[in-house]
Amino acid sequence: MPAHNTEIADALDQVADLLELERANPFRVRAYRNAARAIRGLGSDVASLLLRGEDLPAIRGIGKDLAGKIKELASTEHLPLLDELRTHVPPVALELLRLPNLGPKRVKMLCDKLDIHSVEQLHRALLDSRVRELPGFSTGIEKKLLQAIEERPKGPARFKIAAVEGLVAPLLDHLRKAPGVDKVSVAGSYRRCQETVGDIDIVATAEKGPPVTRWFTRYEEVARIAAAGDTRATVVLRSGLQVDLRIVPAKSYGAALHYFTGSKAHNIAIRRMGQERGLKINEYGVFRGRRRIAGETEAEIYRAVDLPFIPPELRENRGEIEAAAADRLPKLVELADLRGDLHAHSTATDGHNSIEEMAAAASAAGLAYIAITEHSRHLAMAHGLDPARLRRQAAEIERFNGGRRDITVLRGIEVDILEDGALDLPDSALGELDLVVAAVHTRFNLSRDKQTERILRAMEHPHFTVLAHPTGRLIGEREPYDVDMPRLIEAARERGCFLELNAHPDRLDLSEVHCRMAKEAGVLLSIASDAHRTGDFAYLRFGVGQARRGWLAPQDVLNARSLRELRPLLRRTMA
DNA sequence: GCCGTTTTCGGCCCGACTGTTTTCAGTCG
Repeated sequence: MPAHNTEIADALDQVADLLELERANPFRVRAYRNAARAIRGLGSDVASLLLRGEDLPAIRGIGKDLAGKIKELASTEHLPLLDELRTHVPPVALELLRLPNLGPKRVKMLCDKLDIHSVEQLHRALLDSRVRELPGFSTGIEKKLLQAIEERPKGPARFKIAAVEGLVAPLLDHLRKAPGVDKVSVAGSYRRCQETVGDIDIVATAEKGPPVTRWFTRYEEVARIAAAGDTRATVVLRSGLQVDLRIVPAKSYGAALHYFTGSKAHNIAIRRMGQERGLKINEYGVFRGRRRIAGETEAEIYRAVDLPFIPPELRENRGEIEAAAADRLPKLVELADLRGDLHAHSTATDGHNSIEEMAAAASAAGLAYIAITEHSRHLAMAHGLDPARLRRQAAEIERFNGGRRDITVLRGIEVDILEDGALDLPDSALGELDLVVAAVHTRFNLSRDKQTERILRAMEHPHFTVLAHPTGRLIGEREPYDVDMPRLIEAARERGCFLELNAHPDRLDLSEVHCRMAKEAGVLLSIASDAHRTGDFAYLRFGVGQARRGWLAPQDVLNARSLRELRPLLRRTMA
């Protein structure tokens, strides 16, 4: 069994953790972390490349040694170095590293001096006051660790972007009223439109920091103050969301926003470029010697290292800096580029609004067309349509289109892909539609090979148009089913069909890595809301955020096309 | 472990907060 990119990346990250525990050269540790991140974000599957006899692409930061280890992992799923390192510390060490205030040094101390082998043992040692006696520990750390362990199961580790929106807006309102505050902006992974965020980073400008951090820590939703200084503070809200605030003077706003937006890997690369030009870049600005030469806007920071502005969604050090230097950054898709939505439901199945209401809401959202794509009969719990009901709905849609000019409703279906790869409705019914969106809703646990074959067989169907939510994942609730996405993308390219980027904030399926993979293969993506009620068209903005992280430009998006341009694409040309 | 117009050694991004180590190590982002 070959290992795939995420497994290779996980193994490299574990090597980094274990090396850190051994106090290895920190730059060696960083090399493993960089490699893990690079492999995780790679647009092609390493194991498949090797199977085809191709070599690893040249990646900055991956030299001869790491390339060898990656290939070994890809082909054998094993790495002798990792097995060796694992014998040096108890397995719990990796778990302890994830607790706040526990870094490699303190974890090593706990394992060596107190013989800790589980989080429960650590908890007991803390309660027995055995931990505070160790060098590097104190009653303060003891208290924080106890709190971290006791609160650990509560609240999700990462928050979905839609949930965070509702928490952030009132906090920003509060901060804008702080004494002496001018600008307030959210930075961090939220600004980069990551699908989930671990915490929220906020940058504010003010001449005097202390009154602002005081104002911030007194926000009524604050459950706990983790740290509070003159220019930065960290709190945990009652919801469990951690918020970091950084206050800088106005002239440092761009530098601070850039620094706090990250990603860390992107920042390191930019600062390194600064170094090469004799500049020092920090959150206060760009400096030549002691003289500040830039810092008020982000564009100035990039200009200082001879780059155009790089959109936050691309800042992962996955090639965006090289692309910017070569003036080859994509012009990223925007919400306003979307002309329609190819996945929506109505009351005929599990939706909450009529076709008329859905169409009116879509029109109000600026769309020129939507497809009504109900579930098919196999999904009985959603009252899926059989051929007769589908035909009646098609007639209803015809009548609707006859009476409206602002929006066109396309006749579609979200047909189940059955376990053997057949579609849940007969050709005669599917052939009368404008498009066929197909999806897996059952048997998520098939083996990778079987799941892949199942979907490939469905794609061969002459009426198959779009593969909906291609991995079936529900963020934080259900893992993606095991499927060979590079093969599906290749098959979609060959067969002239499309993949969906489901914009529902619980799904965001495809991932940004697979979006980019599809783009590079020339496969168009349908950014679709999967709306079940009129308000759900607002989800499209989350899909656009994900699409931007996947480097998609308007021309890479199926529904960024006008209805006229779209129609011929929906007709499959089968050999 | 990577890298090189400073190329096979000697660097590798940079700063804030905490605790208590009154000058800095550990952790975090």
